[in-house]
Amino acid sequence: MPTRGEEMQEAVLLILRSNGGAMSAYDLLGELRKECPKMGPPTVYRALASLVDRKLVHRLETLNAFVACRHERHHDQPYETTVLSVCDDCGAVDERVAPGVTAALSSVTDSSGFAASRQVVELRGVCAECNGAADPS
Amino acid sequence: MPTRGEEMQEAVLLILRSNGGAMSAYDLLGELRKECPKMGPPTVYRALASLVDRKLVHRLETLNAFVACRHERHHDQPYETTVLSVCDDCGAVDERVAPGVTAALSSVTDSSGFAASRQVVELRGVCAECNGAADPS
DNA sequence: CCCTCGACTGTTATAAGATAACAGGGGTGT
DNA sequence: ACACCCCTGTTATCTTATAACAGTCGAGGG
Repeated sequence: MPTRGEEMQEAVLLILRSNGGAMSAYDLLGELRKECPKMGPPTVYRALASLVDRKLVHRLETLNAFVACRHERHHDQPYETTVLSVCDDCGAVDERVAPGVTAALSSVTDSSGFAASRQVVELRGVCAECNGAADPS
Repeated sequence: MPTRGEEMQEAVLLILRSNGGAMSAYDLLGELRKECPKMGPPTVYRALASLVDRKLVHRLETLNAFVACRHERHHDQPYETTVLSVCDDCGAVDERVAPGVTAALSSVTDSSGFAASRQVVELRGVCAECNGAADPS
């Protein structure tokens, strides 16, 4: 039997997926309040925390926003750094796994003795589509 | 002749340097208000924005905080990604330039056509010192 | 069977981070 | 000298996030 909290997580994930792009916690709250007007921020933040833990959602630190993960079940594989690219023009978020980055970061932490528990790699810029449209050189 | 804004930047940089670690904008504001009680947040944020532009200060996205850059004049050199490691135990911030990470990220953006204007690479975890003290295996 | 306890969820209130928008001031060009 | 514009200061407000408490429900013991 699903608990109330799990239902919340599913609802949040559904909204994020149908939206496709990045949403702030309060964007999500707005959507959820259509069904459930009294919902407060902590409910949304708790659902998001679980989803991020389960790696079904990524948090975009540079935007204070959240996006549904597109790579199913990459928690089974050996850990690979995820690179999130955010287009400042159209807002699209591209997510890709980059073994080369993982290796490069490992060599940094190995030499410094730092034990990393979390890696944040985000790029801001202009995506291929927007760049192609704006600058057809 | 230095403008008022430049003086502000110097004051902020001085505080950040003497503090050594990461400070939030409001931490800085608190310090500055000792001299200038009426100062508002925008003044601090403006100074910080300039300092970040000039690469004299790094913004820590995962902490919403700021830290003085320790690598002098690395804006002259060809661009290298800066990796910021934050110790969740003692709060120390380690900053290092990582050509390998730069290269790995380039290969990601090259293949996707993304034109990155800003790279954020942050690690959270436990630094060598804290790790050594807590886990002397 | 009913009570108690504890974990989870809901709700209110508030803290923390950031910026919009307007006001003032001082130098510059005419 | 005056008009203009840019830079700075200030107020107010907005967004993001969490602390703290209240209610609910099920498990386990008496």
